[in-house]
Amino acid sequence: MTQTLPLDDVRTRILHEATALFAAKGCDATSLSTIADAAGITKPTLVYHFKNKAGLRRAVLGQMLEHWKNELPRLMMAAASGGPRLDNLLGALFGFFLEDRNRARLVLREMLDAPDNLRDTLRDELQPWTRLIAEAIRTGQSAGTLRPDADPEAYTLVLITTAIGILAAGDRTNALLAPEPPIEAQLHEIIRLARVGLLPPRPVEN
Amino acid sequence: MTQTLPLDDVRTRILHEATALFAAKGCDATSLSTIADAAGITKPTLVYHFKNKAGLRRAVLGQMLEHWKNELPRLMMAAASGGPRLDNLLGALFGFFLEDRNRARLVLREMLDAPDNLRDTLRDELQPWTRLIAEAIRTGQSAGTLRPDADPEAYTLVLITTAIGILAAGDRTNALLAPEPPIEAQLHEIIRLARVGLLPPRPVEN
DNA sequence: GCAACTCTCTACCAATCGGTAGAGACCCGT
DNA sequence: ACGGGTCTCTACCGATTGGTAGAGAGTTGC
Repeated sequence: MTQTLPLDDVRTRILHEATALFAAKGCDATSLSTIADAAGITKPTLVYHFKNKAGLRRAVLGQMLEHWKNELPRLMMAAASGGPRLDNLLGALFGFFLEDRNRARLVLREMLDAPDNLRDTLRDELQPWTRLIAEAIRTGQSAGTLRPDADPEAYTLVLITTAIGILAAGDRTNALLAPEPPIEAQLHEIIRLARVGLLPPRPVEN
Repeated sequence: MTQTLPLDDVRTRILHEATALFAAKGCDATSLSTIADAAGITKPTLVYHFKNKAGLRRAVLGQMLEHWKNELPRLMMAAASGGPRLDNLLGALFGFFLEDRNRARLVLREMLDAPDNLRDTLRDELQPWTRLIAEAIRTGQSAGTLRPDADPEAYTLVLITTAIGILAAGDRTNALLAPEPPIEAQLHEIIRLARVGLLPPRPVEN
């Protein structure tokens, strides 16, 4: 449906440029002709492929949604628990948004610009899988292998929000400190907080 | 300079409405006439007070900058250390952005829309004070009262970013989980992570 | 009474926006 | 060779944008 062979060249080029521009300046502040120019085509060609601006926006976001609709089931089905499972999930989260940090900025913008639409999408498409994370935490807590004072739902959500926030803006706020902590140090710190906040206090050494 | 007596009524009303609208829809997506309507005046009157859209934007952000330029020195001069000091700082951070969550959204938007301008502002106006936080952490680590595995700069920045992110969008992403964790639970979890990530593992009970 | 200043308005402007009309170019099966 | 589909273009549209011109109302100092 979304991918047929002969026309995809232009389509994906548009999608790529639109993603970058939407992330950088916002959807409302980016004109269709700017996107068309960046993709090396004209505005009517862009409209031909995506009907209108809302359609283009939907397609840009749909791209990302599609990824997680495939990735989350894969991750949650994989057999693992405790520390390794936490590492897997955080690795997938960081990996995806680190691969192209515009993705994080795009999600953040959607949180601000279209909260209702985002809420519905997240609940309908992703929640069946993300809630399994909180469920797994609760199981670990009952088994005594995870800290009992963590709030499974809040913990999960805070970590996701933090990861996206840092990857979207971590190099735009670090001028608050000196020496400026690089993104890598910030990600390392998130992982550290995630571990000490969930895993039992025993192996606290390293 | 920013406040004289007779003309402030209209000015502050404009500023108030602009803050809300910029936070909700973004600066680029908000027209001057929309703001003027909300403030009960006409567009030329708005332009008379703020010269142009960029001037209005600067004023809206300047408002917030002014607060922290006053608050941070006060907080950092106050005598406290360890847990209580951490509570003071987090309390001030949450308090300010919780009082009007549009403030958090505005800062987040500025991170995305005008990264360079934000970087310069943060470095020149706020960094002299925020770096004291990292410095205090480092002192506590040397004294053995704070966890040695925390990266002071990264820790500080991650917490600030997280707080702003959660307060800006915490009720727009929580549909990812069920039952949806309310903002309060998310803030509680941030505080918990902040404590276990910085304070020594000894009093881990509660 | 009058000039100067502050503040707000109506009326208007060029530029840009998202989107459309419609024609030409290419490729196809027949 | 030809009709139909796919794709791209030039030319254009009405609506909205940020911003200006300039006049009028109210207040102040003299």
